[in-house]
Amino acid sequence: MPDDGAISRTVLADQVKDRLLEAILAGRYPPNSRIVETRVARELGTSQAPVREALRGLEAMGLIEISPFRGARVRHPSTRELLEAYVVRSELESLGARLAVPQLTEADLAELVELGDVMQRAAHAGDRHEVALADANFHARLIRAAHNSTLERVWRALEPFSRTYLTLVVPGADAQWTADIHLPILAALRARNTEMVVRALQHHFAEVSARLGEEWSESENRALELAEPSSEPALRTA
Amino acid sequence: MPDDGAISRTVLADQVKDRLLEAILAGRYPPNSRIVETRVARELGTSQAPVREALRGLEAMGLIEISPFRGARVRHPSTRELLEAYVVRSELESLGARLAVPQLTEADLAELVELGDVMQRAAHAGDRHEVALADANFHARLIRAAHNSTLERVWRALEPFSRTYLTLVVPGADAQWTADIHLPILAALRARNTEMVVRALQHHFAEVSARLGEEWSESENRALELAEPSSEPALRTA
DNA sequence: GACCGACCGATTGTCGATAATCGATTGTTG
DNA sequence: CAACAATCGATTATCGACAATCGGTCGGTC
Repeated sequence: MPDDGAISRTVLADQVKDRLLEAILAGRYPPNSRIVETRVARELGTSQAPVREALRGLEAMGLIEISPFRGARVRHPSTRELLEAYVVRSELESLGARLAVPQLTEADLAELVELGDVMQRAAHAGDRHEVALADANFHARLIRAAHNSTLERVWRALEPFSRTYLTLVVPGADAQWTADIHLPILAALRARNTEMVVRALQHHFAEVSARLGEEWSESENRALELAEPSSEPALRTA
Repeated sequence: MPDDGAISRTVLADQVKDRLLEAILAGRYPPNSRIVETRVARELGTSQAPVREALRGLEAMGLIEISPFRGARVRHPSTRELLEAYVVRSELESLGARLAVPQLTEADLAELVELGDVMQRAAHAGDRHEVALADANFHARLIRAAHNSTLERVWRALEPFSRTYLTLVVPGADAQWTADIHLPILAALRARNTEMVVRALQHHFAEVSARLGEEWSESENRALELAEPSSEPALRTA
């Protein structure tokens, strides 16, 4: 399912979910801030129901936390929790690689290489957003090549969590650095050497985790005070 | 969280979810059957809204499949998909063991041993349901001992899926056999030997997968025709 | 007689309104 | 003045009604 987002986009709740996801990712809802169903509904011109449903979806991704009768808050995961998440992701993607590499088609490989190139071009252009996008697509593509729907489902539920906050917490992360740490993975993929791919992936995650660990002390201090989104709407009506 | 279900059970949607979960697990909604929101709502004397929400939760667990405007169906995972799920579970639990064993407290160990004993006693008594329950608790306890909230979240989302259909597909699985395959894991845990635990776990999952594979041909045939739940309600009103 | 398109019943998706619950504030009491 | 209880505004959870959409059926056309 290569992003079947184009077809059947008639479900309001999904659109709301995408909007909110994008808003959280863009930092319009800062960590720890509340998301009020009725307010979002007003801003988007819909009823409460789709917003509610969207929020449940975001909760399942771990992006927000919902307590009964008390509403939803954007989660502010500690660095520790992010590192924990990375351990799990690393394990899942290693498994993905072990399953995928032996049955990797030429088309799979070509797409992965292309995504690597996209990342490099975007890095040279300094487009950090594009790099992050290609990064996510690269890993998603690798997981999909494993042809294990359960793995895919679990991974999809986990990925936005780490991605979102990684870009939030490590904004200084150099685009070129991000692109470059994928080169060893690509080389191993080209060689169709399963164990080498796994090692490259684990090294990749170790690198990112290390970079994350460095920011620990600094990131724990800032970004804790901003709570309420300002009076101006965080979502545009279209 | 040893089942904090006692407190704050005032959310109707959660109660509905539990009911439906239990009903699916008990086979009252056979694989592939539809679950109609309005009908469930009538049967439970609630509105559509809580039922809707409950269904979304079940979808996240992979127990049902929801397509827009077409409603929810109980999933009928193929044996292949179950095996896929087991590969992922095996990997997650191995990771859990690697994280848990080095920091295992005496209390953790005692609880795990106790659950193993419960399983044995239930097996001797021939209480298959109790065995399945202790089985689930055992694995959950091990995962919790890893103290990785992300791992726990991901695992929780995955476990009902495999458990449910395992008991459906392999009803002939001997209770004693189920209990016994946990003994090597317990022995390794007692020895606090991480790698031994991991190997025992992987062996455990390999065993179960093998048993599952045997049933392949037979299980593919039966259990495909029953679709609609009969006219008598699958859920009681209290 | 086979294919195609317009209706139809059933069911989901969305809405607006109401009841239930929470957190904070205010007033009361010792 | 501190501790506590009643009250109030804000927000969520639930309800009942309605509109949108699906799958199938029926009739028409070639």
